[in-house]
Order: sequence, then structure tokens, then C-alpha cells
Amino acid sequence: MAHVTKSKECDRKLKVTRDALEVIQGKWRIPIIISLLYGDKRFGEISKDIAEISPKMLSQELKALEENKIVVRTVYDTMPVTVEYSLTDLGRSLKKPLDELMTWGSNFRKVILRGA
Amino acid sequence: MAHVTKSKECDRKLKVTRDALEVIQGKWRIPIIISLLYGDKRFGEISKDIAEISPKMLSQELKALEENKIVVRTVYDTMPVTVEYSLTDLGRSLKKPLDELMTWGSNFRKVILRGA
DNA sequence: GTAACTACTTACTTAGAGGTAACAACTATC
DNA sequence: GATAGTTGTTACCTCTAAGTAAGTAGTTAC
Repeated sequence: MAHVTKSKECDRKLKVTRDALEVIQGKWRIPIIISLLYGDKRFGEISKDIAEISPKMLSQELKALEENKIVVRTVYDTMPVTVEYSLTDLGRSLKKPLDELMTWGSNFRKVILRGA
Repeated sequence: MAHVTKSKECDRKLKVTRDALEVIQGKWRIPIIISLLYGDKRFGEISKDIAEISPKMLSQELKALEENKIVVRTVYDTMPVTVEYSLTDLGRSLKKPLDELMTWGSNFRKVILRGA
């Protein structure tokens, strides 16, 4: 297996990326993960972080992230029931790719604003 | 500016990410960029790399990437007109985030397969 | 002149992502 | 028992990303 052609390598990477994209695609998943990278949070707190998200979308996307083992939901049996969301190890391992993406994003802004 | 609260930091990152996401979101943009990271290519060659993409989507997404300064389109005045697509510096600078994402993707596969 | 190849474009349709709004369950307060 | 504050859920609607299929423009081959 020492020799892999460039096109085969490209092909393999395309497949791996597809899997990763399925998990984090959509308008809200990455924002939710970023919010949770800054600490475990309750439903209402994530809502405040991501002002534009509706409760329906937040609930739905949290559920999807839970199914994909990115997020854990913990229910506390307090007086007004409290629910806390936190990242799994797998979820936290998204920090590096997302940090790189954010670095790229701020550079992108600079280049586009300068170029316009 | 030495002191920035954690929540402000989170807020800022959410905004930057939003910009980055707009550029690379959708089912096809990242695959197209990955294909071009493996060399400048013609329309038909990208089509072959990403077997499932339709000519309409490829044309449309290439145009969008061009508008966002990620891709450059060069027309060669040859007998059957030849068009070549390549990445700009800005486009090539996506290599690092995408590599990180692919690394994460292959780890994700392992964890999910093991856990199921 | 007609068939075939490349590189797209256009028109039409569909699926599902996302939005809005109202409701539900629980407790506390008046 | 009516009102309000959490933490969501449900039903319904809309809109856009993506898919399908056919067409166009230029050249080559016969």
C-alpha cells in the first residue's frame, strides 16, 4: 500500500468528507457546537447565544447531534425541570477543525472587504 | 482590549463562523474545492471526480465559488473551447481547515462504527 | 447536411430544511 | 382557579437547495 495515486487519494478524501459533512451540515449545528465549546449550557442559554434560532430548530438539531454522539443531554430533577447539554469527547474533538475554520473565516472577511 | 469575557468571545466566534459557512455550505462546494486541491481541472474532470453531481449543480456552484473569490475560471480559445478551473490563494488557504475536517471525519467513522 | 462530442444553460419539478405560532406540562404566586 | 415563567413539542406552511431532462453553441468527422 505504499503507492497510492493522486486521484485515488482525492477519491478517498471525498468520501471521508461526505461523512463528516452529514453530521455538521445545516444552518445551526456548527453554531450550537461552538456555543457548547464555551461551556455546558441549558436550552435557554443556547437560545440566547444564538439569538435567531427558534425553539423548534434548537430542539430538533440538539436531538440530531445527540443521535450522532456529539452532544449529551442530562436532565436534572429540580423544581422547574432543568436540562443541561454538553459535548461528548467526540464533540469536543471538533474544536480543532472549527478553530481552523474560524481562523479562515476572519481572513476571508479581510480579503473580501479589501478586494471589494 | 486585554480583557474579553468568555461570552463575548463566543459571540464573536459565532459571527465569524457564519461568514465562513455561507461560502462553503451546501452539498457540493467542499467536494468541488477538494477536487481542485488535487490540481487544476476542466469541467468534465471535476464531473468525473464527483460522480453524482449534475452538470447544472456543478456549473452553478462553480459560479458561486468564483463570485466568492475561491475559484478562478480560465477560458482557452482552443478548437473545442477548453475551460479550466483553479483555486485562488484564498481557495487554497482552505486546505488546512478541510484537512482537519477530514481527519475528524475518519475518526468519527471509527468511533461511530465501534460504538454501534 | 447530419451525427457526435464538449461544455454548459434553461425550464420545470420535488424534497426537505427551516419558519411561525400555538400548545403542553410543571411549579409558583396571587 | 387565573397568570406567569421554564422547557420544550406539535401542526402547519413556505421557500430554497437540489434533481431531471431537454436544449444550445461551436467544432469535427463522414
